[in-house]
Amino acid sequence: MKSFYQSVIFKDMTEEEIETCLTELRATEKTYKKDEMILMAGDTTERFGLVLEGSVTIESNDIWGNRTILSHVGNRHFFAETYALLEDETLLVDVRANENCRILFFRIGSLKSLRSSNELWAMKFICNMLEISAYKNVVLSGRSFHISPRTIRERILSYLNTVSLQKHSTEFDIPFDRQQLADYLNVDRSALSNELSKLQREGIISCRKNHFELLSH
Amino acid sequence: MKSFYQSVIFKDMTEEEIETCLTELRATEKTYKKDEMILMAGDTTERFGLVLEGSVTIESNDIWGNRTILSHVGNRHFFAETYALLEDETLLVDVRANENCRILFFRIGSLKSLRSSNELWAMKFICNMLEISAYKNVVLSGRSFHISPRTIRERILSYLNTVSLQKHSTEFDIPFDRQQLADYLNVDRSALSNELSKLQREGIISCRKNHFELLSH
DNA sequence: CTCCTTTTGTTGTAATTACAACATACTTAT
DNA sequence: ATAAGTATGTTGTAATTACAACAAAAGGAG
Repeated sequence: MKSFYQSVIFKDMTEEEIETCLTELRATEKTYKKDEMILMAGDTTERFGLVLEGSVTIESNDIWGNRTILSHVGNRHFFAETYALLEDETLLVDVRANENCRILFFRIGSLKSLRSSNELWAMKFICNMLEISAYKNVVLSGRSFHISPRTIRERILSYLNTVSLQKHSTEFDIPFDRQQLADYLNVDRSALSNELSKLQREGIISCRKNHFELLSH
Repeated sequence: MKSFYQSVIFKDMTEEEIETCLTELRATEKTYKKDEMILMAGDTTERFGLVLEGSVTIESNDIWGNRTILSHVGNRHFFAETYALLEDETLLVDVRANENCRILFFRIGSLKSLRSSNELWAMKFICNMLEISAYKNVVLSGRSFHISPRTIRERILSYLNTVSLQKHSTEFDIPFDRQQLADYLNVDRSALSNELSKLQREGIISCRKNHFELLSH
């Protein structure tokens, strides 16, 4: 049993089911040298990649030459699965080899072929994809919601309110230090600290390090 | 055949398959009076709703009393499907009846039950959910990417660059007027107009109403 | 064409933020 | 316990933005 069988994308699938899956989706391995382009913005793709060795970066390069690194994808993690599911969606990012790497590609090519299959491996695989996609959705919409307000104060309160809902308590720890919270909310760290101080002085919250309490008074 | 059979969630399913689906997911109808709460932030849910009549609003209410209306869900559209798929995820928003309405609820209660089914209706239904979820993902990550930069200029350029990729051209129309673009990028309309003027004066772009051209040098 | 409405562009000002530089508190290793 | 390193808080300034008020342009109805 190969190590990538443990990827969440194969969760609760037997070895046999995984192997059927690999065959049916015509999984093929490919190697890339450091800095080589794997997928290019502007293209579409019917394949998604699972990293077997090394790592890749997801980056955005605009026509004026600005580069932004959006994320890293390491061992047993995958990329471009959303675009493979939606064959016609244009990739908006480049995928590039961050070091020499080995990638396993799966052809999904929209769901047309799979949707008429009534085999168990297919059902499990799609369910796994759906769970991954749904979870990504929660993360993305959460962040989108928290960086929508225009002031630092509103972003903080929006974020703290949702954590409070998740923890079912007005007192809780957050999983970020100041710098990480600032990055998450897309604001300057010192401005964040400053606003947290103000919120405390005004009696709206109370916090110490990553422990927070909401005071609705 | 009832009109809600045409919802995208039942795409390419026969009437018979849809009816099996309704039975298996124990679909039940419920009516709500205007302003009545349908789902509450902080709860979890194993059901998602399809609007049969009237409309609902998705809103956020924090403990300090601030209300934000996030979206409207009208006829044949649905809500909370992501939370129903991920049973344990806490709802971060309230769902409230915007007017008297009729809702059809489907019990998904995570994918556990469905993942071991090998019937065609289930496969089609899950594929539809996956497609919807994947598409939502593209929309959300696009927006998240465009509002991440801190200056209006960078947001504009980020947005225009992706549209250019999608249209495979440096000249294109955008589907927004100024106010809508400002809302999408989370900036003030007049500040947006102003920045567009500057970008034109500097020869970086050229635009007239919703027609844009990117000038790479 | 003319009046009216809507959209878009412009400008000045107040508010907010980023940024830099520094002070303080907290950790960790020795 | 001390020293070095890291995280957090504070402050002042320059840059950016929101906001309001208005001007100009575009579109529609009669």
